[in-house]
This record gives sequence, C-alpha cells and structure tokens, in this order.
Amino acid sequence: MLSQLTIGQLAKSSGVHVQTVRYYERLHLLGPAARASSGYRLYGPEEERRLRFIKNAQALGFTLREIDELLNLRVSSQARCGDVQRKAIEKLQCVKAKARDLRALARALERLIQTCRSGQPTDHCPILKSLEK
Amino acid sequence: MLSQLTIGQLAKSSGVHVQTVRYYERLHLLGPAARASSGYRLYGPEEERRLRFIKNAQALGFTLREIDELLNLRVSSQARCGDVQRKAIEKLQCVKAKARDLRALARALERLIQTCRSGQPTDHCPILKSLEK
DNA sequence: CTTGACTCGGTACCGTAGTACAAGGTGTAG
DNA sequence: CTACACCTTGTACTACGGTACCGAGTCAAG
Repeated sequence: MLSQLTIGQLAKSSGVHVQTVRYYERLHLLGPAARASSGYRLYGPEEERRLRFIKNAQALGFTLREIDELLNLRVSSQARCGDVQRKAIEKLQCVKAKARDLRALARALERLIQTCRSGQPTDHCPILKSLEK
Repeated sequence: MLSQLTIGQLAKSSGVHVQTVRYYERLHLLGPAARASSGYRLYGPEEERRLRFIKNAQALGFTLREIDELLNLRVSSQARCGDVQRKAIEKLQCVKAKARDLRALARALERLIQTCRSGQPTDHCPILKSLEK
C-alpha cells in the first residue's frame, strides 16, 4: 500500500490542519474518502494533488467557491480549456482592480504621512483632521 | 435645535444603515448618544464628523479595531501626532506588501492565460495542470 | 384619529475560512 | 496491559463587518 495516508499524514504533508481537510470534505472540495475497516479515512496521491490544487488556487486569489467551480470544470468532459481561461481572465481583472485600489490607497497614505509633522499634540494632527473631512 | 439628527437622518446623511450606526455604538466607535424624551437617539455635528472619520479611515484600509485606536489617540492628550504617523506608516507597509502580492498574482495569472490554448478538453488544460504542481 | 414611517432593544443570522472541543473508538510501542 | 497518539462524529466558536427580524412604542401628515 504505497501512499495510503491517514488524514493526519495528508494534512501534515500538505501543510493544512486535519480539521481543514474535513472542512473541505464537507464543502465537497474533496470527495468522501475511502475508509479503512476502522473507519479511518484513507487518502492516495489523487487527493494529495487535489489538495495541492486547492492551495495553489487559493494562493492565486481564488475563493473556495471559485476553486470548486474550477474543480468541476476539470471533471466535466464537456468543459473546455477556454472555460478555464475565461475564469482566469475574469479573476485577473479582479486582481488588477484590487491592486489599483491598493496603490491609490498607498498614495493617499503617503500624502497623509508627508503632511504630518510628528511631535505635535494630536489635536492638530493633519492625518486625523483629514479623516474628518 | 440645529442639526439634532435622529439615527435615520444621521445614517442617511452619512451613507450607512441605521443598524450600522447602532453596531458602531456597540463597538464603542460611537459613544452613547443623547436621547430625546421618547428614547430616540439624537446626534449632532460631532457624531457626523466621527462617522465621516470612520468611513474615511475604512476607505484607507483601516479595520474598525484600528479606527478605534485612532479615535482613542485623538482623545488622549498624551498622544502625539507621531503616534498617528507611525500607525499610518505601518498601514502603508501592509498596503504596499498586499499590492506587491496582487501584482505577482496578476503576472502568474497572465502567464497561465498565455499558455492556454482554448478549445482543448480540460484534461489537458495547462492552467489546471499548473495548479496541481 | 388613523395610517405609515420611524425608532427602540434584543436576538439571530449572513459569508468566508477555518479552529476548538468533547466523548468515544483505534492503533501501536514498550 | 497500559499509555499515548491518532482517529471518529458532532457541535460550537472565532474574526470581520455588518444585515435582518421581532414586537412594541413614537411621531407627523392628512
């Protein structure tokens, strides 16, 4: 039995918590696991790949719901690569917009910090004043 | 009685929901409001400013907890402008880091989208494949 | 004086992504 | 055989920022 992992081993090797694996199972991101006679969940390489998929997609900013969609695209034979591409492009737009907003925010903070001469009592602090406008 | 606002008027003029105002009161972001004989909350210009402060700080990416800290800095006479500046600089670092991460993510998505030739069945989709690595 | 809009307090619920804990069963090393 | 780590299910709780609903009281216009 090569790489029949218990939930704890899978969790450890994937860098998530045991409860998280079960949480993903509840969300159907992982299918019902095979069971040993004891009732213990058993996992193989397929589940390890799936967990890696989830983690990587999360790192790319996909929510668990979106990851579920991607996983469903993968199993559906009707689904085309273009469907996946479309979702990626959509997500790219989101990510770019968010990055733009953050840059604007950084500029606003920089402006505030510039105008603030430290050491004055806070009732004259230009940062606090500017937040009241 | 100029500008003695009911909670609904305050909420409307500030673009938040009535429940949100009460929620902020629970969190002590707004102090206990003055009351009319009916028990209705009454607000003046000070509370309007405070609510504007909260909204502006939120737009700058501060959490409600951080905003609470900023508000406390404002009332404490010991607090100095430099304390506020320090918090703003800290937040700026955060925001910049987040923006960097998002840009990296956008690049990763762009690379994936580039390598994807649509129309192939999803079992050969390079985006999905790359998420399993 | 009724109707409708507003307010009160309290409580419960939403989504997101987990995390914690309890009471019991299992597996293994010494 | 015992100790201890691990597993099971189920439930409840966390943080975050609200949002919804309830029954009852209040206010203003017609």
